[in-house]
Amino acid sequence: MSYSDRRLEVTEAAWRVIIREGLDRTSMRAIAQELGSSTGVVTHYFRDKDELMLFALERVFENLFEDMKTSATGRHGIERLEQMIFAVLPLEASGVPGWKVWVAFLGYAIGREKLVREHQKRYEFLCQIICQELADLQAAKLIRDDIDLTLEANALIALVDGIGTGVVINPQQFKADQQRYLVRRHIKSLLATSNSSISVKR
Amino acid sequence: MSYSDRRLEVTEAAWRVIIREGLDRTSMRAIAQELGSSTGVVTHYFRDKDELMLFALERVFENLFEDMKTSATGRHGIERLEQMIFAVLPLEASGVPGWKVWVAFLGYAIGREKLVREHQKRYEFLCQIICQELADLQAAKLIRDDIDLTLEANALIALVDGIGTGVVINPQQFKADQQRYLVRRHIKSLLATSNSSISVKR
DNA sequence: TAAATAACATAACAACTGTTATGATAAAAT
DNA sequence: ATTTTATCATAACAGTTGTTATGTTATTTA
Repeated sequence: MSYSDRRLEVTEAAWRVIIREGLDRTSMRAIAQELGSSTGVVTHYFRDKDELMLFALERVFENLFEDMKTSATGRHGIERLEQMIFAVLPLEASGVPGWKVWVAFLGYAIGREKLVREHQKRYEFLCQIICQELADLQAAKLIRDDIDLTLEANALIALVDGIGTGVVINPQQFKADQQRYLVRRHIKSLLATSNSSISVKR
Repeated sequence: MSYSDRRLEVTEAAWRVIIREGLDRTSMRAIAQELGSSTGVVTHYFRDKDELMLFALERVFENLFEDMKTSATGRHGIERLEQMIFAVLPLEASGVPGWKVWVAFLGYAIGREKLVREHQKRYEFLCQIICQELADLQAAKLIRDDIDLTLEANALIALVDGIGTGVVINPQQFKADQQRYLVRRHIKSLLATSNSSISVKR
């Protein structure tokens, strides 16, 4: 209860420091200062820095995943998949901080095999989620039946990842409707050929 | 000559440490040790660590860009654009190290506005290159004339970035022919309607 | 040949790092 | 009411960091 809450407060303080100072400059002392307390709090709720970092990464991912689930409920068909993807895109400025932490952790994983495996687990998990959605669409004959589900799920994730990275580096690179347009077009390229059409906005 | 060569040797040693130990653990001493010499060499060829890191990032980008230019020469039309993109993809294992350093620097930029601006410059430069290629294709009526060139260039870069990141995290995620297939399909979605396998509503 | 500079090595510097131990205080449990 | 536990503060630890100064030795240059 109160225990878990405090753990989350520490984690959120860590996020803020990561975004403001950089992941490698996010020291125990910096987190404690951001939290307005001493390092005793940090060391009390986390065995060591590794555990804190792993938990922080875990929370970022779960926040994104929760948003995906929420956007999926009650929807069906192509729109369901679309909304699930839209949920993780940095459509508004409020989505950028999460992406910043995500990109920071991706770079931080280079040279840290343990963290790479953590990322692998999460990408694999995401892939399975999208894969299942694609399989449902395939069963409903809404998308072509000759496509490689795993490949297409990974491709969709790659596009989202690229857009997220682009926005992190340059917030004005992709406007919200441009992000949606690109994802929609990508998904439409999977549609059954009879229905295949791309409406071009001008 | 010999001056510049030595600078590059230091930079390459830095790359190896970055890939093996992580960017934040790439200290002056670690680079010197990787080079088989003392820190005196490193401090002699670089004013400070910032200059070294900036130069290392610069070199990674220029290596990728050189490969792009090489793959473009002598080619024309859609194939030219395709080959330019293929050149920067991690199609073989030999392309992965460069991408690892790239991803490491992307994450390293979070919380470092100066580095973010460096990345912006490079993404903008890449965008202009692709933009020019798309404009040429448009002038030759090989792709539709109603597409937003900047958006499509950024989208192509985002896809490549996503694939590169995916391969860095999981080398088996995208096989070479899958990478090529995804890029080819993305480019085909820009083709003029008469040649396109996808019908376009206007 | 003499002087100047480039190319390194070594060492010391203060600042910062994660970790750990020790206390203090408040809440909970007995 | 007493003991235990949770919560936090403080401080010291050994190790690492970038930077800088001071050497030493080649290589150019004049």
